[in-house]
Amino acid sequence: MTLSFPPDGLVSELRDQGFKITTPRYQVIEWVTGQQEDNFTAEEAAAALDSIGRATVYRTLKLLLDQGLICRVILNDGGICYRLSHKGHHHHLVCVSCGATEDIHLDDVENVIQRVRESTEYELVGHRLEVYGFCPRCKSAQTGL
Amino acid sequence: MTLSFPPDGLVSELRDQGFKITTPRYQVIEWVTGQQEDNFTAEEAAAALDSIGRATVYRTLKLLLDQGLICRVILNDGGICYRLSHKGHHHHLVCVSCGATEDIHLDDVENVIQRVRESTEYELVGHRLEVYGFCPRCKSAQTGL
DNA sequence: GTCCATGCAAAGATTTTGCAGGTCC
DNA sequence: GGACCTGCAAAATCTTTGCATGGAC
Repeated sequence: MTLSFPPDGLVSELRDQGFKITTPRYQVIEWVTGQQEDNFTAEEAAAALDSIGRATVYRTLKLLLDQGLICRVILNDGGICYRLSHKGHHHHLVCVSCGATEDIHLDDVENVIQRVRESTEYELVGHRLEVYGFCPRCKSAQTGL
Repeated sequence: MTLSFPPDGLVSELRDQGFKITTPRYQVIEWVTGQQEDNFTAEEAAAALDSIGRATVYRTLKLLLDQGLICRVILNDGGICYRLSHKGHHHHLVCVSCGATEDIHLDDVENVIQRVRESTEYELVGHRLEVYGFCPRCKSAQTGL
């Protein structure tokens, strides 16, 4: 019921950047923002939005990714899926069993990165931290409790 | 000249686990251990080892990955490649321009993870941290210096 | 000798592209 | 009205699989 993250935000972001808000694009955004706490694959989005051309779904996802409006999640097995990018830098806590994902905010990672910065010749531009584990539900299922 | 990481290590690891050391398998291992500091894609391995069936190369890489003898590197653009897994847990410093990768050892990441462990219901089993930046060479090329 | 591994080729899965036509601003 | 976007279908990647044959132990 609560649409705490309405499409409008993404729509205006895109419009501000000079992208046209077409009907297919709007539908993708609407669907994506409806995923709130779930991550999804490009395939799932394409399947759910079957009135829209596959290519358009892929193109729109790439656009949203480039604009930082969605982010990639790397699963433990290397699988790739997407997720609404709630504002601000954050990391992911991913269930190795069901793929459920939560955002986590870890300020002290910055300190770690800062230490890397001081000890390398690289000019750092970003980082990605994914933490893997069993979510409460899968943990229970696993132990049989 | 210096083969600081000879195939032998990987070979005996596999043998100890009861896997047969066949000629094709040995050739893949030999090539992989020759990559020392470079990462490579499955495609590159298959291309370099064209006397071996594609499927075998893929199967062997998966085997090495499952055994922890090589590890995956996630590039900034989401691309996936592999790399010799030097012993012990480590992270990667990846050039966003050329893909060059260095291992980095960050003990204090454990503290961050420990803090996550204390504040979540998840049962943590692992994590992945990739740090992105421009390597010295690409940094120079970029500024035109 | 037995079981596992290989090779091939085909199938599968996923993503990109060319281009004619349509739509937003 | 012009530039950008879409849809389709084909192509391009990348990876897996079935099955008969061959090789390691």
